[in-house]
Amino acid sequence: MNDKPVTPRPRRELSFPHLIKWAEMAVRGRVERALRTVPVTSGQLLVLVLIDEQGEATAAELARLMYLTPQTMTTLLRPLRDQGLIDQRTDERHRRRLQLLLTDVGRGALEQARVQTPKIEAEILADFTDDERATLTRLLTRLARPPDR
Amino acid sequence: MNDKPVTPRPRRELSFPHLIKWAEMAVRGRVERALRTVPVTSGQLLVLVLIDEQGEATAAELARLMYLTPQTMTTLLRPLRDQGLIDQRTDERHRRRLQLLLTDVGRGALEQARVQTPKIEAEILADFTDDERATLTRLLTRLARPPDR
DNA sequence: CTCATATCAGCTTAACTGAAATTG
DNA sequence: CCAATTTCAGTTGAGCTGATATGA
Repeated sequence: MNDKPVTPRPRRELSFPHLIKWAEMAVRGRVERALRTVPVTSGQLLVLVLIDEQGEATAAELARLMYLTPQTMTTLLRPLRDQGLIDQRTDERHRRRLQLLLTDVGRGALEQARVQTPKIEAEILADFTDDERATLTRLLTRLARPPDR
Repeated sequence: MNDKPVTPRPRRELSFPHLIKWAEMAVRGRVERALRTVPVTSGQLLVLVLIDEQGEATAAELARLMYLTPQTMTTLLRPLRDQGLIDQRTDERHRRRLQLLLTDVGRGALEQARVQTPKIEAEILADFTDDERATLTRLLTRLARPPDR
């Protein structure tokens, strides 16, 4: 009897690239919904965060940081410029370079996003202890940040 | 003296959603380059992996698993069907449902991708100990997989 | 009637390659 | 001449909303 068990699939462990992509997708939806009031997408927001962290940065530097081609960075930056969230000034020692920096409006948008972050994180990480959160943060940071040039 | 220090930016810790997105971007580029011989994108590959894991699944189930709308799932599935990587049969107990399953070609593509995975993982995780890899895998799995319905 | 499923149509954003202009 | 930076043009894929049809 019970010839047809519940097909106990071995559930082989997912590879690393798939796991990261999947986790990112799990987070992405919630974030975009929560940040609908902020006029930027999650990719654009990461650009703002990185400019803020660096103080100022060229498009080429940002592209390297985010593992994108410079052309893709141009398309990410355009709406940020159009909305006045970032500004630029030519680097006088290397006049081809455009140093990008946040405007007051840009800093405002970033702050507006940061206000919402704790609530989102709490939702996502509800099942994780403080220790686990710290560990995950540390490991992901090492994964994300390119080795110092 | 030294009125203008090197602006020692506090480098405030990145929020969780940003960290995950960033880590995913760090991995994505390498993976897509390594898998250029496999005729699917990383998103489509995740669909194949999940169908394989489940044995068979409907588009609606997959959409829930991946936190996407059913419409988006349709667009992900179309190229997989067009290339004969997946097949479908109507569920007789619920004739609106289409059970999706891998074809031999689909299993082949998956295997072809899996052959390359260890090399990619080794690159990405070069700086991580076995312990750290296990921890990261465990934590990401909990983050990605939706709670059982 | 309602709910779930599947899919079509149309739109936007984010990624790519290729090509061109500018600066050092 | 060459390398790095920026940007334009064109293409594709991946996400969304809205609408429609069908089956339980």
